[in-house]
Amino acid sequence: MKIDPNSAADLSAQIAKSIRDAIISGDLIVDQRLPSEAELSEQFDVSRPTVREALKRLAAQSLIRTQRGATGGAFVNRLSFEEAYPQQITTSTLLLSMNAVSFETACEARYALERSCAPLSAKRRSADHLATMRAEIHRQSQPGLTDESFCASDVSFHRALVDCAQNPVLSYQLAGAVEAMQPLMNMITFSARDRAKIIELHTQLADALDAHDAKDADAALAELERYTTNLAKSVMEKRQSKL
Amino acid sequence: MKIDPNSAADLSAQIAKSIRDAIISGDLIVDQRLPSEAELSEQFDVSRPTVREALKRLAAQSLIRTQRGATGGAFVNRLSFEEAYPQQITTSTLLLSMNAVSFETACEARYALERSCAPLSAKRRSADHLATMRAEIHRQSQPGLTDESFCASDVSFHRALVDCAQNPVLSYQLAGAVEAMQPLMNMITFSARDRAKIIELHTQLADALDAHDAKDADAALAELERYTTNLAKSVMEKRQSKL
DNA sequence: TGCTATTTAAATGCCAGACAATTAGATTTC
DNA sequence: GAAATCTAATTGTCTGGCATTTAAATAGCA
Repeated sequence: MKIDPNSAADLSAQIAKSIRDAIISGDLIVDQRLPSEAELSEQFDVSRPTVREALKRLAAQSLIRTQRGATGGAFVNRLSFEEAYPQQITTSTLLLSMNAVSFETACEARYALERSCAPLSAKRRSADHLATMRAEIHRQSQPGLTDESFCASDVSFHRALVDCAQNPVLSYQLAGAVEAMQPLMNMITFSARDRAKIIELHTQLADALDAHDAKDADAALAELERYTTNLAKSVMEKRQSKL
Repeated sequence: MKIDPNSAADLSAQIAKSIRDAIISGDLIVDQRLPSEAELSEQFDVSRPTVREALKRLAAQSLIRTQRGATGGAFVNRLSFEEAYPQQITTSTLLLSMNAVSFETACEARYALERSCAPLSAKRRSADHLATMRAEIHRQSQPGLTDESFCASDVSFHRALVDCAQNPVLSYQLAGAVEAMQPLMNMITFSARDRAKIIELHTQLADALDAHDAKDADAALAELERYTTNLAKSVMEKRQSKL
């Protein structure tokens, strides 16, 4: 293999790209062992530390895993949904916090996405998922719950709603949108009245899924979006007037 | 800072995590300069190559960027949507190809998500986006177009549809779902009749957005999903019978 | 003084060589 | 034949060094 020494990019970045492309194109298949670091450094005509930097880049993206020992080495990793979740959530969270995305925009995206899987969730909800949702509703109604715990439970509730659709691709894509909202939601103070209203809508939603009623589920989500957006707006206004 | 030398994880992974956490928590803010590699290796009590491996991991996630020279170093990177897109797409593509996700499941997710932004797209579509969509429709009707080019144009068309919603969070989340479908779509052969039908539905969709008609746009997408799913099913069956 | 060229220092990029730790398999021993 | 030991391969880490890049400090000059 050849690497362009005149390229602007680091050698380790070029090597990582070369291997990454081989994985994406299927030249390297899952569980296949890469050449050893020593062999790679010969093939690419670079030193071992440079090869190692490249491999660490790939490891950071969960594209490879490494094992020590006699039969060890770097292996193409089967990227699982479980592994991809946290990365997706981290990236989504940072995107929101670093780019001054308004609460409204994030909320709009989140509810648009959630409403997209509501019909599927209504059709396929299992007793298990419903139980999770009911349990979260119950937790949310506990007195003395901190705002943070309330938000965390809210996230769990909505993730259960998404998982109801029994579509791993949907669950993956939505994990970011739902979880990344949590830091934004944490900026809101929920009065007892707010909580009661939210719990009421959550109950309506769970009931709708229970009854396989997609239309009612959608209505509950729409109302939840409206309520949450207004709540955030009033909080922002109060904060403005205080300045 | 301290690193647990007895941990199962690599030192470079631990150091990367430590810095990553500092970025996520806000201890390190955008554009802030990290200590130099020499300083970091002192702080963490490891060698410079180990620090470098950690930094490369972070660079692979676009969390930092590095500059050479006198005032150079590693800086916390503002994660932009533009940077996050390709990573999201790569991950989504690999998830589909490595996990034997059925065409049906992926297609269901894709259209559920697209339909979620159809109402917003109908409301906010700009002349620019509409022009892009019309141009792609025109390209799709060119005779002699390869199946691959047809699929590529299809992806561009659908991305324009998503971008219509003018919500960067939605665009980001859906980029993965839409683009990752392309390799799966490429396995299908589109007859002239298939293409005509798809182009008809694309036109119906563009017309609906033009008229701010969310209901009609949704109908077109629903029909497109039905048609695509059936098409894939018949292709799979033919392939089965050939064996 | 003010501009230009040069030097300098700090930082990352890269390399060579070595040793430690881990692990599977081969070998030896009982 | 089973258990213990040895061996070889591989990754993990360290030391020390040189090359390259870049901005700022310095020197030279008009």
